[in-house]
Amino acid sequence: MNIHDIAKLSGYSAATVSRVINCRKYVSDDAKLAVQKVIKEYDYVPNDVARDLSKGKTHNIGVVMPHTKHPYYTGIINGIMDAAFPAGYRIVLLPSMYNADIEMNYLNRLRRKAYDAIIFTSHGVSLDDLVNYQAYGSIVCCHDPGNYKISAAYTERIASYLAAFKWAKKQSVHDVAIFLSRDFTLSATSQLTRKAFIEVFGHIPTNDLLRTGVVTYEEGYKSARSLYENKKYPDMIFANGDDIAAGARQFYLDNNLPIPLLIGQENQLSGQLLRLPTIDHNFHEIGKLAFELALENKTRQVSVESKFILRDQKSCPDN
Amino acid sequence: MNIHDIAKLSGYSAATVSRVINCRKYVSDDAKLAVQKVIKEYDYVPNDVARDLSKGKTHNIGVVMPHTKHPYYTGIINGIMDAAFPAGYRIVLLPSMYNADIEMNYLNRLRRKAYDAIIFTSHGVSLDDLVNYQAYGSIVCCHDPGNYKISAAYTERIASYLAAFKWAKKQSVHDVAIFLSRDFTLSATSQLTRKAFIEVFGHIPTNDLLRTGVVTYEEGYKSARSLYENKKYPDMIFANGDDIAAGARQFYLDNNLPIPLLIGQENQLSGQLLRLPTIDHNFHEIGKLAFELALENKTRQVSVESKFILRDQKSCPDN
DNA sequence: GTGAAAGCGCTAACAT
DNA sequence: ATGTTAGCGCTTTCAC
Repeated sequence: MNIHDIAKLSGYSAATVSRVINCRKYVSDDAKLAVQKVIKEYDYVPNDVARDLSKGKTHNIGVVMPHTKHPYYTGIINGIMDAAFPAGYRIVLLPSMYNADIEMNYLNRLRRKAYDAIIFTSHGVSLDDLVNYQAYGSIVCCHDPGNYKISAAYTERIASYLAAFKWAKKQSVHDVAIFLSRDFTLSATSQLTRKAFIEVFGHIPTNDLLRTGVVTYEEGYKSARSLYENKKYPDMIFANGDDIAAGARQFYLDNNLPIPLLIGQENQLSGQLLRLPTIDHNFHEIGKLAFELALENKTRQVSVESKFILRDQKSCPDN
Repeated sequence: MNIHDIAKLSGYSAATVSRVINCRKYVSDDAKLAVQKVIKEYDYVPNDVARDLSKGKTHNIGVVMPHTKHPYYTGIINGIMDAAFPAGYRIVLLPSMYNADIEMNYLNRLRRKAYDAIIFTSHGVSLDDLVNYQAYGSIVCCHDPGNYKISAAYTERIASYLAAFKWAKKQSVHDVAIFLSRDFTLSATSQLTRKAFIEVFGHIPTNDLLRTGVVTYEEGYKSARSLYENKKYPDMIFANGDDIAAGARQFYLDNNLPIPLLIGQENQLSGQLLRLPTIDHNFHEIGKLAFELALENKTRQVSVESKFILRDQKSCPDN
């Protein structure tokens, strides 16, 4: 049952049926009624794929993310969804596991018109590739792209990193351990952490106190243990997530060791529970902005400031 | 630039080009080379929407969920994704906010061939509607559908609820507060909780100790306060999530009150941190199963047992 | 207002 | 092996 069948059955043409379906002008009441009657009678609905093909638009936005374990990604995705829904767009989840080949595959699907636009919450492919593929559709990334001509929505983190390290310094810590998702060399965010650290402490982060590839609570726990086993006793840990800081804390607790000063990130529930200092990177807002950029046809960058959050040790979590 | 252009430029027909693109048999090496040369030269890629239209298949699975705040939904979605990716299917996120009209809209999109199948992680529309719409595509729900003829992947919760309440009884608790997402009358899960409670304690749950509409940490906190303000002092709280139990706990801590025995659900990070007893409903597994059912063309139900988890108060979170 | 016809771009059955 | 042709189902221009 397609639009031509309805046309025949109603005695009008496919064009007129199309007009009725899409509530366009230039269709007589007679025609409208006749067509609607047949549509109702045969319980007809138009085919969305055919429509998309004809229009050259799918209203689908691909969202590439390496995994969903980290709140960074769920936060951004929620932000994107909250903006996409009222605009009549759908989100297609594209898991990449940091694999550049898989990401290239998604970029090619953009070329093939499977998505109107694609948002990279993070990416393994080069920015050059991303820039090149803009010829085939709107592309948005979620970090500062520097001088690359590409749309981006991201958090301006440096001020909050500086604030966090300055506060730490004021607590007179000396041996700062740093837990990261990815190495300084691989990640702009990690580089920024390093830069802020150097600016505040006047020297580069100690390699022995550095742990990378840390993403979950368990990995935080293990990283703390690894420090201990290597006879490293930091008086502070700067973690890339409250969950991770919580994991580290648990290691010290389980072994009756003094707990170093902890700073988390992402303002997660675990941080609220433990009242950890944290840095909120406003991912939800980033998601919303990323979606808006995805619909624009000019490239543009927007940023939001991260916030360093210190909590009282004794106040209520709500009013 | 479409398949016909490539056909002309290569001196072969569109059919042959199609064969080359899709690596089918019955194409000579000459033809293959010639076509590939032109494809490369003009940087041609086929259009996915046209292909989908022609094949009548999109490889897109719609996943309806009310919101993403609760780990139930993120857990299921991760499970679905983990199964969908290797199978070459994509997940389209369909937020419903428990709104039946929005859900009907998604069901209609299934009719319109926008998705090959649709998974309801939860639904506001009636099971009758869901059953009826199966005529237009594969539909899977994520709870026990009873006698309705529809595919479903869900957790068998009753045994774990009984185990939890029995354990609680052994700790000789008397006044048990229950926190739920939705009222007994609205939710099958809530009814099951009630049933298990009655079976173990021999009487219905006290209304004064019941709180519904509780979904987040903050709401757990507030619910605990509401109990206190109403001069209710339960010696145990059975919460619908570890986060929620954690929120309640925080209220008692903040006010220097004795903390009731707590049982959470979902085996969340907060529960691990606080070493709460919890019930793991295996959502990831449910997601995987739901995806598999979505691809089948017969209706079938599969279930997984929930697990009641008691933790030592002093052991390590990992080996 | 209405309809014919030309897209949108690919696939597949059938001939040769 | 290869081409022809008829779909897949909707939109839109242009002529009347």
